[in-house]
Amino acid sequence: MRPQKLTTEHMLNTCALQFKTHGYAGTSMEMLAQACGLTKAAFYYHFPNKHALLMHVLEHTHLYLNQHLFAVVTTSDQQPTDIFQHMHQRAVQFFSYEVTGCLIGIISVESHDISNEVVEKIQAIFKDWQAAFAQLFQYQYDSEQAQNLAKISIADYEGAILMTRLYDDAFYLEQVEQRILKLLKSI
Amino acid sequence: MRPQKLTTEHMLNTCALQFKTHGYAGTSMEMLAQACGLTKAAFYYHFPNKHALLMHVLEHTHLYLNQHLFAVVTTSDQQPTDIFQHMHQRAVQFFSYEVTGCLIGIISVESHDISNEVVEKIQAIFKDWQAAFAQLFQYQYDSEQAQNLAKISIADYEGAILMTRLYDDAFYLEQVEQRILKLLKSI
Amino acid sequence: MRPQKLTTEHMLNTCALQFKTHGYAGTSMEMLAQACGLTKAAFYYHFPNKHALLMHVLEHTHLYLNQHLFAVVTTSDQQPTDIFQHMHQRAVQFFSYEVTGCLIGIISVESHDISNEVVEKIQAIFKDWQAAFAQLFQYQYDSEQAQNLAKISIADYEGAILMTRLYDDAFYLEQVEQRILKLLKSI
Amino acid sequence: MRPQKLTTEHMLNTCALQFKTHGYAGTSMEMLAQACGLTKAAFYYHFPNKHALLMHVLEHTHLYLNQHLFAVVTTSDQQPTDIFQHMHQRAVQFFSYEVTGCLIGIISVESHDISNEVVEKIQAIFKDWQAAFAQLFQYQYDSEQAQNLAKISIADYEGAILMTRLYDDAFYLEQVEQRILKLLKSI
DNA sequence: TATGAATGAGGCTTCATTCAT
DNA sequence: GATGAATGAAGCCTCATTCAT
Repeated sequence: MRPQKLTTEHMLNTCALQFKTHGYAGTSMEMLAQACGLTKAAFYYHFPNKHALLMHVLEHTHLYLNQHLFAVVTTSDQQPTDIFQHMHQRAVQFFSYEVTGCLIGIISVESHDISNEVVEKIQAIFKDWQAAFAQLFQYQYDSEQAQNLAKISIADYEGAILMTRLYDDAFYLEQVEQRILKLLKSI
Repeated sequence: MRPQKLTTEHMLNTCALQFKTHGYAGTSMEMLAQACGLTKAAFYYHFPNKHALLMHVLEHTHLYLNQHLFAVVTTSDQQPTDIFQHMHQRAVQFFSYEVTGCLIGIISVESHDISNEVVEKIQAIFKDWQAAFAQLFQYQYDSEQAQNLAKISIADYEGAILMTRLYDDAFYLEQVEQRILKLLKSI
Repeated sequence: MRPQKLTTEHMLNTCALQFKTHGYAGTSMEMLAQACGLTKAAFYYHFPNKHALLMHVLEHTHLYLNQHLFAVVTTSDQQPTDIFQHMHQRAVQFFSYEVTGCLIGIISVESHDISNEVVEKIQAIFKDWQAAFAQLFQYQYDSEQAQNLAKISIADYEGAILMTRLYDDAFYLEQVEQRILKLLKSI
Repeated sequence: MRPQKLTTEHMLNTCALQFKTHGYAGTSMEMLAQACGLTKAAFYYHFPNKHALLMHVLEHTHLYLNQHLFAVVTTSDQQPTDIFQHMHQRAVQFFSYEVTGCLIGIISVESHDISNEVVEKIQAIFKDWQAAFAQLFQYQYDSEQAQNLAKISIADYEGAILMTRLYDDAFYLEQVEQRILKLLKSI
């Protein structure tokens, strides 16, 4: 049923927010269940365990990012700078939803304590983000340079939201935007 | 009483490593005590509770950074670029001790869930780091610009170690070094 | 309605196997439902609760044993030894179905923790088995002796399958067969 | 400390009784803790988990049986029949402590669902019991016959206590005693 | 200083059962 | 007949903390 699909998606979004807010160890199944408006036992009807839930959340977030953030790069025929600004705006939206922070970056910090599966999923998500950026940079730079700039850009974003979360200061993400824009305009 | 001092310092270093490795929620008092070679009860003789311990660890780390990392800027009469390279090398050391990561950045992620005291301590540490950087940049930039570049630099470092922790790739920190060097050399 | 009857019988056999394999406490309604190819909720349509299900399973097994194992004694005009060997073969079949063990013996162990009703049902089944054996022994022994030998024989069987379940060694049941045969031949 | 040793032994005895009474799946950590007069958490201070506790209980019981039941065979210079009667009396004591049943036999039923470690421990205990019986039978029978009679005797005991538990009838164990005595006296 | 032992609360998970559809 | 979904209780285990010794 359609309403069911929506409900599961809603639960995954709700759980993503909890994990983004409190981290993996800091989020209890009780918190997740309550955030979804369910009892703990009802929640377990939908997800077999905390680890599997996290994997679902990451998978769901990966899909979302692929479709709404990374895909901006391919589904548009605008200028690289325009495409980027669109992407940046989407990224900021993603980072700002309810609580400031990047779910992927936050889970990455704990990933080695969770499982290799989580480490690999996080890496896969960042790789896709990197590929999107690399494509943008390839207009102006050779392939290797584009990959490197993409890696740097993602690190920059992660550093920026980490600081934004701490200081609630828009400066950091604005700077990242300016810096990347400059790279895309140069030459 | 000197060996006692050393022992407490050693304990704080050991605990810092545990927190850096597993985060605050992911580190139990049992793990901390065992890492220090103590029973839980003996451990509680030294620290009244987990929160106070974290504050001690942060205070101790703050002191260490002030003395060994940030002070490089004032206790040297070298060129800004040389000073920075010295500082960078110290930073990399700090990030690389036993496990890749920045204790301050990692705790910052959880800080809002712990206490305002922790948030403020983390902010204070970053402020001192920022001040150190600002001083470096003040050779070439006006005060506001220097502050901004300092803020950016710290965010860059945090983003870089986050990615380094995930990929174990020296590239990220090297890029941060190059970027800052470039800023210090420009004009 | 005949296929329904068959289906219920099939479910009871399936549940009997689960109980024989994992015991009462060790078998969940989920396991039982799944083994029957039903959802838990559908399963509850057929049986009101776990205890009632066990009673049905025991009743069903009782009927089966009365008809297929104990009745051998009355529906045959062969020699006692031939009758017994037939019965023994049926018993071994019963004990060997899918998993080695005697459902009655296994449930008997937990019966005091379940309910008096179960204790009594188990006793009733054993009594019928005992009666069958007693009838065999009555060819050669007086009534009291026959009852006693019957009691012993059943205990022997239970001890033998317990060991067979642990060691998967045919020796134990073979010895029980030989011992009883000897009793039936003696004089 | 000596009182500590006694306390641990007392706990193991208490837990053995719980397991003998309710089986493994049927005994909760709460029940075990309460039987020992401890809270659940305090109980976990002494044993890391339910499985390890069971292994301790089995090890402790194994030791006890080796010393108090099986050793009767070697530490005595009496007639085989006298030795056996001493052993039988000890066995009955073991089976009768507080609740009728054989811990080893009861756990054996669930052992395949617990772990291979438990299966092997149960087998090891039975093997030692078998060895003790074999030694008794070796006075009158060749080695292979002695081993076989030992295997049968143990199965007989297990069958007998299973029935005793169900009917609370001394008959079964008395019969086992008589049968083995007869074997030891024959020729 | 140190430790063995304890505790109440909470965390993850499963259970038997129910109920609306 | 069957199912998806829910629930309160319970089961296993860990946590931060305390205290007598």
